[in-house]
Amino acid sequence: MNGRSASDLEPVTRTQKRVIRTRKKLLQAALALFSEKGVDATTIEEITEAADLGKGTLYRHFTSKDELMAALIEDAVDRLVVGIRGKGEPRGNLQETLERLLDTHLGFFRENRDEFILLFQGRLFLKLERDEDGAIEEPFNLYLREIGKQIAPFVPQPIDPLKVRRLACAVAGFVSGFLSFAMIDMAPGEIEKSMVPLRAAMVSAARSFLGDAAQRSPL
Amino acid sequence: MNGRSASDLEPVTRTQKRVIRTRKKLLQAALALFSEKGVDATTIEEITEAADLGKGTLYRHFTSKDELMAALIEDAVDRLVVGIRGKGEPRGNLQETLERLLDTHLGFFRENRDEFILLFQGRLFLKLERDEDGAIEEPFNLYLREIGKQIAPFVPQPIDPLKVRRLACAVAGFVSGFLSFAMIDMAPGEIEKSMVPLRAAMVSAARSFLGDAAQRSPL
Amino acid sequence: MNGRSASDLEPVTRTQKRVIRTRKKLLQAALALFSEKGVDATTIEEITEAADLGKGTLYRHFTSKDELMAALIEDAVDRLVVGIRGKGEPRGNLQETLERLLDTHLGFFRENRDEFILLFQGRLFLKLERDEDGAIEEPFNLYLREIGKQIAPFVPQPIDPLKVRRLACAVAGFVSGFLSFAMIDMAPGEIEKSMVPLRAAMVSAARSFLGDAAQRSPL
Amino acid sequence: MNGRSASDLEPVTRTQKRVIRTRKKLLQAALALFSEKGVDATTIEEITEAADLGKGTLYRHFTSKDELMAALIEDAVDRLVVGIRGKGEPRGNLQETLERLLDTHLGFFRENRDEFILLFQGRLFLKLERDEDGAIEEPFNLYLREIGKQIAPFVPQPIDPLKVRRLACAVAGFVSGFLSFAMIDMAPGEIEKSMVPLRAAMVSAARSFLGDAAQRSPL
DNA sequence: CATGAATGAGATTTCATTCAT
DNA sequence: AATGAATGAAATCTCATTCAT
Repeated sequence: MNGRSASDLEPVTRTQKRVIRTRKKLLQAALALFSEKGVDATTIEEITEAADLGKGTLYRHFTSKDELMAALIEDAVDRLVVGIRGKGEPRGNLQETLERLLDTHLGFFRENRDEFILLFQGRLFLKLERDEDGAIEEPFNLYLREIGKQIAPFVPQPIDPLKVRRLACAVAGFVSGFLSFAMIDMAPGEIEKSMVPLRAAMVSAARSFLGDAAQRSPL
Repeated sequence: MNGRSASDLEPVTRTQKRVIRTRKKLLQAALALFSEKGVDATTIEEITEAADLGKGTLYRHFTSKDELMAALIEDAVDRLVVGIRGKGEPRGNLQETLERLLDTHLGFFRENRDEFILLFQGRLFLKLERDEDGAIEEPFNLYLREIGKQIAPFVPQPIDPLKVRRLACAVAGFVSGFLSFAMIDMAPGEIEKSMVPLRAAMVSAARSFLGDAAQRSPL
Repeated sequence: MNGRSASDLEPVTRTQKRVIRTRKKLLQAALALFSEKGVDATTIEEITEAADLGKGTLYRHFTSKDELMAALIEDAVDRLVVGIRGKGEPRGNLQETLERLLDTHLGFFRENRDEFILLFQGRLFLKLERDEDGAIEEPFNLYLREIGKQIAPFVPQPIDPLKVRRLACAVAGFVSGFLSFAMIDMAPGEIEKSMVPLRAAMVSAARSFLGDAAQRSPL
Repeated sequence: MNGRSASDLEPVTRTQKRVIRTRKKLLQAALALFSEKGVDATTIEEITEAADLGKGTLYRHFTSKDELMAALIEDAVDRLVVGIRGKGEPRGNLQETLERLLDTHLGFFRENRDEFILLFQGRLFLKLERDEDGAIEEPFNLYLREIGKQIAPFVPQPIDPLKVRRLACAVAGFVSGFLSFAMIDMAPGEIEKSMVPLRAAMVSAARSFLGDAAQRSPL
C-alpha cells in the first residue's frame, strides 16, 4: 500500500532513528564510565549527563542499571562471538584454530579496551565456574557454544562442556594477562615480538589440555 | 594507677588482645566479602555481621570503609613484598631474578586468592599509570621500590622508574593471566608443565624489555 | 474547502465525532481504573493504554490528571443530580421526598458502582465539612443545592446550609452502608426485603433531624 | 544468673524502650497522615517529619511504606478483634450477639476515627471478595474467624465461610454508613435515638440472612 | 571497648507533563 | 488531532557514618 516494500522490517522513521541514537548514546556513555570508574561507582545521573540526556530517559530504554550493564555485556559478547566465528575460513588443524582463537580475542580486546575492562570487572570470565547472575549467563553460554563449535572438529566427540569452559577460561586469562602486559605502552613491535613465544607456549599447553593426538608436532 | 609496670613495652593485656582479635576478624570478614562481591557491593553491615560484631565496632578500628580497604591492600602488598624480598638469597643473574619474581607472585596469589581478586578488582595493577587514589599509593610505591631493588644489580643505573612500573605491570598481567588459567582446576602436574614454557617466554620478553645485555643466552 | 455548510450549528464532522469518541474512551478507561485501584495508583499510561490511545492524546482532552478526575466527578454528580431532580413529579410530603431521595441514590449507585467507589474514594462525601479541593467543589455545590431545593417546600425557610450538608452526608452514609451491605451478593429479593426497614428507620431519623412537624405521622 | 527473673521476656532496657517509642511515633504519625490525606498522597518524608525523626529511621522499622501500612491495619484489626471477642460474656442468643457485634464495631470506630478511615480507604472491607493484597489478608482472616466464632453457637454447623464473609461485609457497611451519618455532628442523644431503629432493622436482616430459626420473635 | 538506633546525603526510580514529529 | 520519546521534579530507598548508652 505504501512505497516501502522490502524494508518493512526496518521501518526507520525519523522517530525510530532518534530512539536508536538515544539508546546508543546511553550505551556509549555507560560503557565509557563503567570501564573508567567501575559499574558501582558510576551513577545514573553521570551516565545521562554524559549522554546529554535527561535522567528519566535512561529508564525508557533500560529498566535498571543492571539491565543496562547486561545489554553492554551482551553486545560485547555478541561482537566477540561474531569475530570468533570468522568468515568461514578453512579449518586447518587444532593448533591453527587455537592460534586464531587467541588472535581474535587479543585483536578484539585491543580494539575494545572498554569492553575488556567491563567484562573483567564484572568478571564474566572469572565467574566461569560460578554461574550465578542470570542476566549474564545467556550471552556467556552463547560464547561457550561458539568456542565449542570451533574446536569440535579436532577433539573426540562429545566434548565435555567443562573442558570448553576451562579452555575459555584459559584463553580469557591469557588475554587478560597479555593485555595488562601490553597496556604498558610498549612499542608495537616489541609487543608482537614478545607475544609470539607466549602465544606458542599457550597454544601448546591448551593442546595438551585438550588431548590433541597430533601434539608431537615440532614445537 | 594501673597494675602494668615492666611490661609496658608489650602491654598485651586481655583488652589489648581482644582489640587485635576484633581487628583481625573485621579484616578477614571484609577481605572475604570484598573479593566475593566487590568492595562497593559490600555493606558495612555485611562485614560486621560476618565478623559477628556490632556495626559501630568497625568504626573503632577503621575511620571509614576506605581505610578498611586500604588496610587490606596494604597488608596484602606488605606480605607480597616480604615474599619478593626473599631470605637474602644469592643474587644470580637477571633471568633467575625474574624467574624468582614470577614464582613469588604466582605462589603468593595462589595461596591468597582473595587478595588476588581484591588487588585486581580495585585494579591496583591496572591503575599503574593513573595514580589517583591516595590511600593506595603508598603501599604500591613500596612495592615498586622493592621490584626496583631486585633488578637493580642487573640493569644500568639509574633505572627509569617508568620502566619498573611497566615491568611490575607485566608481571601482574602474567600472574593475572596465569592464575585465571590455573583457576580452572587443572591437575597440579599439568599446571606446572604448562607454566614452564609460558614463564620462559615471559622472562625472555621481560629481559628484552629491560635491555639485558646477556639476552643472547640460549632460549 | 470542507463539506460542512448548513450544519455548522451542529458541526458533527468526522473529526468532531472522533474527538468525542476519544474523550469518552479516556473517561471510561479512567473511571474503571480509578475505581479499581485508586486515583493515585493509576498512571496516565495505564489509562491511555486501556483506552488504546497514545499517552499524549490524554493531554489534548484534559490539561491534567486532576482535571480528568474532576471531569469524571462532575459527570457523575451531574447525572446523580438529574436523577434527584426527577421528572417533575408531584411533591408529596417530606417523608416521600426523603424516600425518593434515598431510592434515587441507591438506584444510581447500584447502576454505577464505579462512580460510587470513585466518589467515596476521593471521599467527596466524607469531605463534606472540609471543603478544600477546588476542582471538586463546584459539582458538589450543585449537588447540595439540588438537595436543598427538594426539601425546601417542607422545612422552614431559609434552611441552614449546614443542615443540608449534613443531610447529604447522612444520605451518603446510608447509601454507602447499604451498598456495602448489598455488595455481598444477596438475592435481589432479600435485598429489597432488608432494605425496607432500614430505609424506614433512616427516613425517620432524617425527619427528626430536619425538625419535621408532621413527624408524628404513623410509622 | 542476673537479677531479672520473670521479666526475661521483656528485657526492657533503655534502648529497647526507645525503639518501641520510635516505632510508636512512626505508627502514630503515619496513621494520622494516612487518614488525613490518604496513603498514596502521604510521603515518607512527611511521616518522619511529623514523627520528628530522620527519613532513614522509618526504614529501620519498616521495609517499605506498604509494610508500614500493613502494620497499621494489623494493629487496628487486632484491637478490633479483641473488642469483638469481649470478656467472656454470657452467650445469650443470636439477636443479642449481633447487637453486641454492631455495638462493638460502632464503639471501636467511633473511638478510632483514623483507623476507620484507614480501613475503608484501603478498603479492607470493600475488598471482602477480592482477596488480593497479601499483606492485608492475614489480619483480615483473623477478623473473619473471630466473627465466625461469635455466631457459631447459633447457626447450623459448619457455617459456610462465605456467609461469614458476607455478614462481616454487612456489618462493615452498616458501620460505615452509620458513622458517616453520625459524622455530621448530630447531638449524641439524637445519634442514639436514630441508631436504635437502624440497628434493629439491621439485626433483623442479618438474622434472616443467617437463617435464624428463632426469627419469628416479635419484631 | 562494643553496640546498634538514628541519621541524612545521595542514589535509584517513577511518572505527570511537554513537545517535536 | 494523535503520538510517544524525552524530561526532571519529586518520590522511594540505601547505607556509610555518628553517637548515646
